[in-house]
Amino acid sequence: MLNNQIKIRISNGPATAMGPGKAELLALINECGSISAAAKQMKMSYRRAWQLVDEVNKCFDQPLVASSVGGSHGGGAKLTEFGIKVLENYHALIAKSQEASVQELAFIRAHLKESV
Amino acid sequence: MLNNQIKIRISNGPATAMGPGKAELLALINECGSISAAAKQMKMSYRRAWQLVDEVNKCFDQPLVASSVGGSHGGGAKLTEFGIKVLENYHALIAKSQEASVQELAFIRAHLKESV
DNA sequence: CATCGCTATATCCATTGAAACATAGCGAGC
DNA sequence: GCTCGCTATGTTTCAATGGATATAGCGATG
Repeated sequence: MLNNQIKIRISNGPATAMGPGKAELLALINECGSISAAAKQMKMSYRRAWQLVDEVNKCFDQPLVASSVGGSHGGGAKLTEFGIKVLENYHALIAKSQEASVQELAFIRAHLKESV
Repeated sequence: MLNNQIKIRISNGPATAMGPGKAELLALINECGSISAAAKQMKMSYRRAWQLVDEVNKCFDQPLVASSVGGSHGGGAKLTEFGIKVLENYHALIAKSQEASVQELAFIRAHLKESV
């Protein structure tokens, strides 16, 4: 059992406001202090990471990621208070959802192939 | 508020065992009695619909869709008992998840743009 | 005031995914 | 035994996506 988790995404029209990938990226940005370092860890191009951040920032009524340019270390990025809160909410949402549907999940998982 | 629902998918390795699209397709197959009619309703090519069915059938230890070929009406497809059960489980899973996380969901939704 | 590393963005190209199209085959019923 | 509509696939085309690459600009710090 490695990759059959339940994946929840919250879409906003055609875009995805929050999903597994964006959540991971945001968490890493918070850890690393920069988009580029986070991207590197996810083996993702900086371009793509930046696009995701941009998209997520545009999905909400306020930015989740605050980035600064220039400075001794070239700049960086971190989550805003709001970003942290959204991320926490998302994690909680997943946890609660999984908790609430253990039965259904168990039934389905029990019948999956390759779910060794 | 038209398209910002929470979307849950259950992945099985690289493939998706069950998700919004597949669930809708399965439901339609059950209604229509054929893959092609269901595909038409979803404005999806028959080929794609068939591929999804094939994938979903392969994800589980038993088929969700039973198809028959030939006959006066050319054949058809319907859900197996198992398929019905999986679908019901999936729907229940979503319902329970949404129920369990109303708070988190409300917070996030409240801050989405275009969430008119 | 030069450096350094990161943001921000544009351009080009490879890969992928899906759509479109094409066909073979099946069998209940007329 | 012919027809008809659906399953089951192969092939070819095309568009969208993402990766690679290039470059400009920024500003704290030494």
